[in-house]
Amino acid sequence: MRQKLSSFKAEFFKALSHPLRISILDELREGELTVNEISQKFAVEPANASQQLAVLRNKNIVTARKEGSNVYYSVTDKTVFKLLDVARDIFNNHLIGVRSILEEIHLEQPQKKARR
Amino acid sequence: MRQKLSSFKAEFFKALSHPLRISILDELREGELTVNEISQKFAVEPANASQQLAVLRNKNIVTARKEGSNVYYSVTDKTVFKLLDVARDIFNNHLIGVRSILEEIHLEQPQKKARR
DNA sequence: TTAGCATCTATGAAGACTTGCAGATACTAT
DNA sequence: ATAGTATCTGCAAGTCTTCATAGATGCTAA
Repeated sequence: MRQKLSSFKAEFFKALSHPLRISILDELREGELTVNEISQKFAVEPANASQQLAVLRNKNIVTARKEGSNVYYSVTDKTVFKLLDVARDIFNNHLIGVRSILEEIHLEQPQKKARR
Repeated sequence: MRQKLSSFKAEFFKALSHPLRISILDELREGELTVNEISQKFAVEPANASQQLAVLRNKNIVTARKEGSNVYYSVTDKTVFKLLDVARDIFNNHLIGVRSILEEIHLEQPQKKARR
């Protein structure tokens, strides 16, 4: 039971572990968007946008509302934004991802120093 | 730049997208723990615990403190707990993962109903 | 009905993650 | 130095994710 809860939380975070999906959620702060709008705003194929939205949909993180031939997406629970805000706070505390960020900045620099 | 931030957030969430890693973090609310304690508490191989801790370490989510032959782990920034709390809130709102949870409960039940 | 647009789903290839296990490293005690 | 314990890293097989492409579905307008 305890384990199962951890699994569900893990699955939830997994749904957030994709750059496009994060970007989409951030953009949905402003209100609902269609697949087409999302695909244009982030310069990805409509099919790709739809795929990633399906991931969020399957976890009930976003809700789809069909109107005519368009589908409008919005977040199911605005608490998700609070989650993103806390994540941002953690970044601002300069405590998370420091190593990763530095590695990214000195991108591909052939540093080969002692391992420990 | 905007994209890069999304990528880092995504990487951060990806580090949380694993049942054992979530369980470990939850347990670290109580204070620091050694690899050995963690491996016993969750009935996994020490190597496995160490591997998952390495993932959290690489994102600076946890910090290792070596004392004698033991390594004590603790969270780098307690804000992470707030993140987990918000995630719990979202679950309690019955708004996230409902479909997934139901599927899990009626596990493997050969239901084949209309898709929409 | 037909054409066109919006969206979804199926498929496959490339890459990433998980898991268990074996071996390496580090510390402690003898 | 040797043995024992704690932890870490490397590797391989199996699994999952991503991304692009192609085709399917649904709606709208003529």
